[in-house]
Amino acid sequence: METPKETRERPTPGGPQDFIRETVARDLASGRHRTVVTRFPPEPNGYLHIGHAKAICLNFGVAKEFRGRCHLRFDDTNPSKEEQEYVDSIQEDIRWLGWDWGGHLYFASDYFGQLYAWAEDLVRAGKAYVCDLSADEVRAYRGTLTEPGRPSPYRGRGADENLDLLRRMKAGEFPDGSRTLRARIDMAHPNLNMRDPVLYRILRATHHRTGDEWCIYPMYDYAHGQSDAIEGITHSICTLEFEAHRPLYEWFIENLPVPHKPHQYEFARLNLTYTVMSKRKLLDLVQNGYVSGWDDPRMPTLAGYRRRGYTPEAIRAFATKVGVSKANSTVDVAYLEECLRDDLNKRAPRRMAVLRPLKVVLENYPEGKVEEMDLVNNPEDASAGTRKAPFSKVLYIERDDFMEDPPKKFFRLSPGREVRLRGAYFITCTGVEKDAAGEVAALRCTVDLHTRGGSSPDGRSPKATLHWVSSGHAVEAEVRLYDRLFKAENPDKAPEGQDYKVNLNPDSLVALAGCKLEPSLAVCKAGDTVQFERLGYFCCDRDSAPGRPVFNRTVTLKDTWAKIQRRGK
RNA sequence: UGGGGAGUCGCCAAGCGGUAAGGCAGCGGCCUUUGGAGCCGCCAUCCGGAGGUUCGAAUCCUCCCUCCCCAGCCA
Repeated sequence: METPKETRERPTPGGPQDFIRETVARDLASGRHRTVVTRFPPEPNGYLHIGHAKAICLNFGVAKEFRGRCHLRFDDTNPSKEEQEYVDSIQEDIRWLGWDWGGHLYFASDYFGQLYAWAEDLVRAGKAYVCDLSADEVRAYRGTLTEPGRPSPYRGRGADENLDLLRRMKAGEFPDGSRTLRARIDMAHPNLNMRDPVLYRILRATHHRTGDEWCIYPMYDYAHGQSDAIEGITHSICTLEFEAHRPLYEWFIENLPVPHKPHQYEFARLNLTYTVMSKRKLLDLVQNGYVSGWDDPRMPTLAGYRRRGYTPEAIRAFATKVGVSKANSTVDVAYLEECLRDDLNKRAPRRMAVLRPLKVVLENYPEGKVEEMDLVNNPEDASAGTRKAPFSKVLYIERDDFMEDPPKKFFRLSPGREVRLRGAYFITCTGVEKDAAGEVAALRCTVDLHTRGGSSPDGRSPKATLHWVSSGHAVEAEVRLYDRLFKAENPDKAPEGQDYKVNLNPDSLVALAGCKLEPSLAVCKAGDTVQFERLGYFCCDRDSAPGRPVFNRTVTLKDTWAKIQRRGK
C-alpha cells in the first residue's frame, strides 16, 4: 500500500479571478511595481486552520502566478501569547499545504530595533508622546462611537520629556502597564483607531526569540505596516476586520522614513458551516479536552485535516474554488468534502473492509479451499493495477448489507436474493441463523461457481455488489468513524447563557473495534489513504501497530441509499 | 444617531451600460462488478427596495432597508 500519486491541479485560466489579482495585474501592467511581493503574517499563538489556508493560498498563490515572492513573517509582537511550538507547527503546515517561502522567513521581532528607532523619530517630530493614563483611563478618554474622545492630560508633553520617558520605559524603569507610547493624531477622529492609538506598551514577558531583551513591545498597528515596508511588500493582504485600520497603516507609512510604501487590501475571511474557526475557541476545545489536541481529526486545523486524511491538493482546490471577495460568507462544509472526494477518487487505492461484520457460510463451497481473487486497485486509474484477495467458505459482509425483511428500494442481500460479491462470485441467501436474543448471527448462502470473477456466462447481473473479507484471512482493525464536530450548522447560535460547546456533536467520533480488513491492509503507514469500497475514504492513523492497523474515516462516499432512507423518515 | 464595508439562485461566486458564467447542494434520467465514479437534463424573466438617467441598467445617479466590522496597553 502506498501513498496516492500526485494529481495535477487544474491550471489557472488566463486572467485575474478576483479583485486582488485584478489589482496586482494592473499594478504590474502600469509599471507601478516590477515584481509583486506578498506575505503571510501569522501570529504564533495557535495552530493554522482552514481559514488560514485560504489566506495562505491567496498570498502564496498570487506571488507564484505573477512570478513574485511571498514571505512568511511571524507577527510576534505579543510574547504573552506566543510560543515556539506554534512557530514550528505553522511552518510545517504551510509546507505540507505545498507552499515555499524560499529564504524569506522573517519575524516582526527582527525589526524591534528599527521600530523603536522610528518611535523615537515620531517623538522628536512631536507625533508621539508618552501617556501615563491607565488602561481604564485611556478607554474613558477615547470617547465612544458617537462622541469624540478627550485629549490625554499627557498629550502636551514636550519632545525632550517624551524622549526621556520613552527611553526609561525601554530601560525598564516603569512597571508593566504604567505608561504607553501613543501617536498624536486626533482624539476627535470618527475612526476610533485614529484617536491617539497606543504604539508601545510595557510588558515583562519572555519572548520566544528575543528573550528578555525588551520590556516594551510594539502593538500590531505600529509593527505590521512598517514590517511590510521593510520587506518591500507591495500588496499587504489581510481580512476585512482590518479595513478600519488602513488609515492608521497609511499614517505610519506617511509619517516615517520607510524605504518603501506598501498598500493594504482586505478580503472576506472564510467561514464554514458546522465549524468554529476562531483561535480562541479552538484553543478552548484543546485545553479543556473536548478534543484530543490540535491535530484531533475533527479539528478544522491543518494538522487535524492532515491526520484525518485530507490532502493538500484538495484543500488548495477548495481555496481557489471558493474565490476571494469582500462579502461575508459561510461556505457549506459539503463543498470542502466534495473537493476532497474529487481528489481522492482519482488517486486512492481501493480496498475491502467490513466494519460491522456479519458471518456468511457458503454451504456448497469446499471446506478448506482458498482462491486468490483478482481485484482492481482503482477503476479510475488503470495504471494502479490489480491485487489478490483470498476467498473461502466463511466470509464476512457488512451487517447493513443484509435485511431479513427488506423495504422496497433495498436491493442488497436478503433471504432468497442473489447478489454479487465484488470480484468473486454471485451468492444467494438460503438461510438465517439467529442467536438467543433473536439477532441475526450468520447467513447461510449458496455460491454459483460459474460466476467466478463476478460475471455470469448467462449474462444475468445482480442489482447489488457487496464488499467482503475472508474470515480466516481477515486482519482485525480499529476504525474510527469521524463526523462533524458540531451538530448545528452555526455552532455559535446557542441558547441564552450557553456557548457554542452545547452544539458539540456527541457522535463526532465512533470507534469500532473488530473490523475485518482484507490482508493487503495488514501493514500501513500513517497517512496512507485508501478507499474502503462502498464506505468511504480512510487513512491509516499514527496509532497503528504492525498487524493492528487503526484507520480514520476521512469522508464517506456519497450514499444514495442513505439519502433514500433519510428522505423516507 | 460616528466611521468603515457588504448586499446577484438554498451555499459560494462571475458580471465593470448592451440585455444573468460556473461550482456546491437539490431534482430527474442514462450508465455502472463500488446504490461510488462518469454522462445528460432541470434549477434566478431576475440581480436588497423605491425612484431617476439612458434606445438600453445587476452595472450610472438619488433616497431607503438589511447585515458585518471598529470603543484591547490582542492580532
